[in-house]
Amino acid sequence: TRQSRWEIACKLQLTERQILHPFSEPRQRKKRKPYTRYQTMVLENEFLNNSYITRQKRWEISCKLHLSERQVKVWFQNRRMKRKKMNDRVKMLVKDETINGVG
Amino acid sequence: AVMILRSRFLDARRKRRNFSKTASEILNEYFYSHLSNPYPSEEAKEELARKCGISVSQVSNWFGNKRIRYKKNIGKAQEEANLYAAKIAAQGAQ
DNA sequence: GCATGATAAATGAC
DNA sequence: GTCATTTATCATGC
Repeated sequence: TRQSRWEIACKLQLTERQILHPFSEPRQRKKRKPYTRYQTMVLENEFLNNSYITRQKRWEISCKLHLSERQVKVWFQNRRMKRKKMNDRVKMLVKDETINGVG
Repeated sequence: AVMILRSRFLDARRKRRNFSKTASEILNEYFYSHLSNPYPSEEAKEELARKCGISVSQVSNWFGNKRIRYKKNIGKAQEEANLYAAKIAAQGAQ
């Protein structure tokens, strides 16, 4: 359905949500809002303890940071993906250094 | 603190370089010749990455940026679209 | 001064 | 849950 969404969005100049939910209210996708340094710091700290947050911790942090539980859940999902990318990047660096003989 | 420094070190935004002219040509040719479905498969991404001398994730970044910025101003991109359409047609005629 | 590539929130497919 | 995206934002090139 991604291809059809691309074609329709281009031709009719619609948003993604308008295509997926044509009869719902025109409430748009939540605008991306960067988190504060404090929010990020607390989240990163908890990620060091456990990359998979528990429901109890999720509730505590969401209250503490004035974020929804869904936002906290998604943050951890995105953070795990980021960790994976960073690890892949390090692996590639090591590989190149081995091949090129850095030392 | 260590994590912050490490993430800064790995933040590629701080060492961003524009792609080569030929790489941009290759990516744009693919984009405008697949305008009805500009979502390259994983295999296509790997081939594009090889041709352009960049990583697969960089190809993904390029297409993500290209799609949103094309959609945002189709009129402005029309010139570029015509340019590459002619180029692709010339290749097909050979 | 914007164009461009990479990253950070947020969504949807599976 | 993962993961490819969309979108706004960031940082840089020129």
